[in-house]
Amino acid sequence: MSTASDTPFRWLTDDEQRAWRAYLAASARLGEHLDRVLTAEAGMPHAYYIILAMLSETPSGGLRMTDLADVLLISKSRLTHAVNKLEALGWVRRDADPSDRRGSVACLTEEGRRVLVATAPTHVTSVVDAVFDRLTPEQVEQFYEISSRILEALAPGESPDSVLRPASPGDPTPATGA
Amino acid sequence: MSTASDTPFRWLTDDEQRAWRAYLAASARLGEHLDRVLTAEAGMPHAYYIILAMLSETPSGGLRMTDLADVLLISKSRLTHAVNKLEALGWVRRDADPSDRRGSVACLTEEGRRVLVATAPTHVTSVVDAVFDRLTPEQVEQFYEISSRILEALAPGESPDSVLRPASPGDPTPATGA
DNA sequence: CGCAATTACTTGAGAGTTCAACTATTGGAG
DNA sequence: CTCCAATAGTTGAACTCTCAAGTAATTGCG
Repeated sequence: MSTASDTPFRWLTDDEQRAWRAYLAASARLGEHLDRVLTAEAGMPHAYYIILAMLSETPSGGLRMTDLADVLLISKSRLTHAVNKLEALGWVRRDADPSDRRGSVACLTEEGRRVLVATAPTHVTSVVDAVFDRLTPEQVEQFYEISSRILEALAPGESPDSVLRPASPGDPTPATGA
Repeated sequence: MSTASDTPFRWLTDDEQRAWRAYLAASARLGEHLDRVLTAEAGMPHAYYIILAMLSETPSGGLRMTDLADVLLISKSRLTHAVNKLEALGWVRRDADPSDRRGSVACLTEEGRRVLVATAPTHVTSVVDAVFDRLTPEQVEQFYEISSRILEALAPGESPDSVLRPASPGDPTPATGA
């Protein structure tokens, strides 16, 4: 087992500390940037955009609340609040689940899909500009590897490739682009 | 100049998309993890820990609000709210700036320093466990490089090495370790 | 079948962040 | 020396997220 620290305590090396501070600054600012771009463009934060994006990648355009929360790796409570807001905006609808009266299915509305499609290019461009146009192909690969290692630590059992992917293997609509 | 997209619009490649989703999941979960560890350990979120850490690395243990906000790359408003809370906890004190009656100097209290010192090992261990014990030295280097590229895009003019470093070149107290 | 344990989801309070004012002070142009 | 623009910092409302607790339907054990 190597989940927790079997190894004795240590501080960060200078190189690690340099990387850590750069990461903290970069990830915080990247998150703010995405939120600002999307709030200006569509009046919603990045977290909500991802919800719409996940729903759009589903064959039916809908997903049980619990399944959606699992794909997004967020709490059900958080998802409830978010879907409340998206429902009020008219971008998501809650359908009853015929097979389980407890459950409800969050569905992308036509309006929601329109907003997503209209917003995606701006959003993707901001990601490309801030991130991918600045990285070499090798760095993109390392970006994935490093993120996957961290994810292994914090979401053990979650394959890095299935996370944020509703219909795990084989994408239905790659149209979202991010 | 290559700040914005001179290049025509494009979606993400499959590799980029894979990296992006892994990053989104990893950074979100890492942030939650750090907040949970620190909230359990010291009753404060990670953002507040960093404030204490920055103050502790200053020769005097204090910094003007504006300078502190600049080092942390956060808004003055956010800092005001945070320092209000930290002051209420007794971990930070606001001193008057003798040279400018508008300004105030946020200072680490003795109690604040104690909390920081007591909390640091747990916090650093959580970072080591979740991140650095899982990366090769080359990946640590790439982690820094990638973060720096992103930071260049979003905080142009900010050297990746001066960010989150109060007394820019030559650290006074490396005791915080992260 | 009957009821306890589990699962699905919601609720509401508390905390942190953002954004757009707003106050107080300083500095520089004329 | 007088003002006015810029700077330092604060305020409060709106929003999102977390956490603990609650409701409702389902499962499965005896």
